[in-house]
Amino acid sequence: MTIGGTVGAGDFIADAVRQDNAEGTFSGRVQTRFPPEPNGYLHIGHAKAITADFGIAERFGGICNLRFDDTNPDTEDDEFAQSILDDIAWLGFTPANVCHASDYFDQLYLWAEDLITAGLAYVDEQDAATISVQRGAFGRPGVDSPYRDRPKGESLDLFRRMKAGEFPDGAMVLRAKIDMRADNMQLRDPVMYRIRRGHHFRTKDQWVIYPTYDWAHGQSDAVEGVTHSMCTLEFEDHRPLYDWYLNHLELPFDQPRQYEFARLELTHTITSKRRLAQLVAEGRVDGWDDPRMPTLRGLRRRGYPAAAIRNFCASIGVSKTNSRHAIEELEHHVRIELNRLALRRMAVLRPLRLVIDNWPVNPDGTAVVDWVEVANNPENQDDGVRQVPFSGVLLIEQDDFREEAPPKYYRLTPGREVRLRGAYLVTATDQIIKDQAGQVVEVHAVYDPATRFGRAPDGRRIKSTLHWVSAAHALDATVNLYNHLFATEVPGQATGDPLDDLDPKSREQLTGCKVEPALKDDRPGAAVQFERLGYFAPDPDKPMLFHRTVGLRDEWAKLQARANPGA
RNA sequence: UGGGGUAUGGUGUAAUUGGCAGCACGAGUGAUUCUGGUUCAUUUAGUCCAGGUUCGAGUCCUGGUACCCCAGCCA
Repeated sequence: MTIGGTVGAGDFIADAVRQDNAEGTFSGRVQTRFPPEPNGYLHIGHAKAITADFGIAERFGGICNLRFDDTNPDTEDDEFAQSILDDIAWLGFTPANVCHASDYFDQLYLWAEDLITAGLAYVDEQDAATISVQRGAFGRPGVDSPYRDRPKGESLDLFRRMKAGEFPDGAMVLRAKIDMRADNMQLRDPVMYRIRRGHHFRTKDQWVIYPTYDWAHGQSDAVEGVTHSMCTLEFEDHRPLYDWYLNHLELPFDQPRQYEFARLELTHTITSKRRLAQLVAEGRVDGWDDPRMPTLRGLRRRGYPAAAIRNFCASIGVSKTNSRHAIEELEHHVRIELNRLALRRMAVLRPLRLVIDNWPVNPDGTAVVDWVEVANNPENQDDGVRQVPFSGVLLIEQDDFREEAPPKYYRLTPGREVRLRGAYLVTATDQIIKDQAGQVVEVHAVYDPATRFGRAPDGRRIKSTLHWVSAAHALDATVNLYNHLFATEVPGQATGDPLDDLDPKSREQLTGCKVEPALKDDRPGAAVQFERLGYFAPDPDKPMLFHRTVGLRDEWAKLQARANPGA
C-alpha cells in the first residue's frame, strides 16, 4: 500500500527483509505475526502494529498470523479474544492462521525439560521478593541463587512435580541459567515458568504452570515459522534473551529475528490499555466501545472508516524514534474517506425559525409543500438523490443568522441573499422577532421563485449556503456530540494523572435538535456526531456528513478573532 | 549508578549508504465551489551541540547534551 508517497520508500524493517531476501536467509520466505494478549480491547495503537505486521507480509508475498499471547490466565478472557478477532476483521485484515501460545504449551514444556537436561535451567524455591533482591540493580551485579547449581535430576523432578500440581502457587519457579552478573537485566536468570492456579479461558484447568512471555514468545514464533517478529521498543532489551533461548533449542525452522519499533502515541489520546481498562472499570465511560474511546470499537462507533485508520497507519510508517503524532493527522485521513463516501444530511442543532413571507398558500389556506431534490453525496453521483420537503416555515441554525454581521460573515443577515441548500435563494428582511430577553427567535425572508433547487438562472454568485429543515416535517432529535476524551491536553503540562485531564465537554447532549425526515430510517435517536469533523454516524459503518458543521467550532473562533482583533 | 535505544521545519517521516535536504500533516495567502468542506496554486520553516576528516558530511571520526526503555513469578 502506498499512501501519500511516504510508504514503500524504506522503513528499516522492510530494508531488513530485503536484505534477508538478498542473502537468502529464510530462502525468501517472509512470515510475521500480530501477537495481542487477550486482556483488553484493541485501540488505535494496535492498529499501527497490525498494519506493520500484515503490511510487511503482504509487501513481500508472505503471510501473517494472528497469535493470541495467552500465557497469563489471570487477566485473559474469551470476550477479549472475540473482540480482537472482530476488530481485525473490521480493520480489513485477514490472518493466515489464528494461533494461540497456549497451543504450544506441550512443546514449550518439552523444550523446558531439554534446557534443564542441558544444565541451562533450574528450579528455584525462593519467593519472588528474594529473587528480586538477588537480581541486583542497575550498575550492581546480582548474586546467584542458592538453588542455581542444584543437580539437573533434582530440577527435573521438581519441575515435573510443579506441572503435576504438587506445590502451591508461588512455591517455586523454573529459571534459565544465564548470567546473574549480566549488564542486561533480562539475562539475570529470567523466570520461565510460574505456578498459577488461574482458570485459563482455553486450556481451562489443564495446567497449573504457565510460561512467561519471554519463554513463550520466541518459541511460539519458531513453531509457527515466523521469520520477522516485530514488537515495540521496550522489548529491545529482551532480544538477547529471545536469541539465547532459540540458540539453545532444536528448531523446526530457521531462527526468527526480532525487530523493534516505536509504539504509536497520539496527542489528546490515551493509548495505554491499563488506563483504558481503568476508565471502563471506574465507569468514567460507557464501555470499551464508548465513542470517546480510542479503541477500534470506539472509533468505529464514532464513525471513523476502517480505511482511514489503515491509511493513517501506513502513512506514519515505522521507525524507532519515540514520537507523538498529532491527532489532526488521523483526522485528515478520516476526512478524506468521509468526504468520499459519507451521505449528506441536513440537521439543525440549535433551531431558529425562518419564515418565508412570500411563500404561496393553497386554496384551503395551508402552505404549499415543495419537495426538492437534493444529492445524497455531491462527491459521488451513484449515491443518488432524495426528496426533501420545503415550505413556508423553516428552521435554520442559530449561528447562521446575525442581526449585525461581523466582517467576513457571509451567512444570513438583514438584506443579504443566501442559498438554502438544494432549495431556493432567500433574502432576509428587517423583520426580526425577539423574546423578552432580547434573543432572536424568528427571522423573516423572501424567496426568489426562479431559483428552485438552489440554481440562480442569471448566474449570480451566492457566497453562502445554509442547511435547513421544514418546521412542519422535521423530526425531533437528541444529538450526542462526541469528542476526544483528552481534548484538554496542554503540551509540556501533562505531569499528573492523564485521567485527571479528561475533557468535560468530550460528550455533550443536545436536545431539541431538528433533522430532516430522511433521517428517520437512520435512527436519529442513536445518532453520534463528531463536531470537529462534522459527521453523523447513526450506523457506524454508514457515516453521514452534516452540512455546514464541518470545522464550525474552529472556524467560528477564527471569525471572532478577526472581528475583534484586540480582544 | 550499569546496560540498551533515539535525535532532520511547528508535528511526523525520507534521503540511492559521502554528492542539489524530499514528502505528508499543520499554518499563511490566493483561486474555484450549492458544505466557511473538497479541489487547485502558492508561501513559510529543518539536519541536537562542539570539534575533526574530506573537493564535498544529515550520513564518517572524537567529545558532549537531551529524551525514552530495563531491577514482575505482567505482556
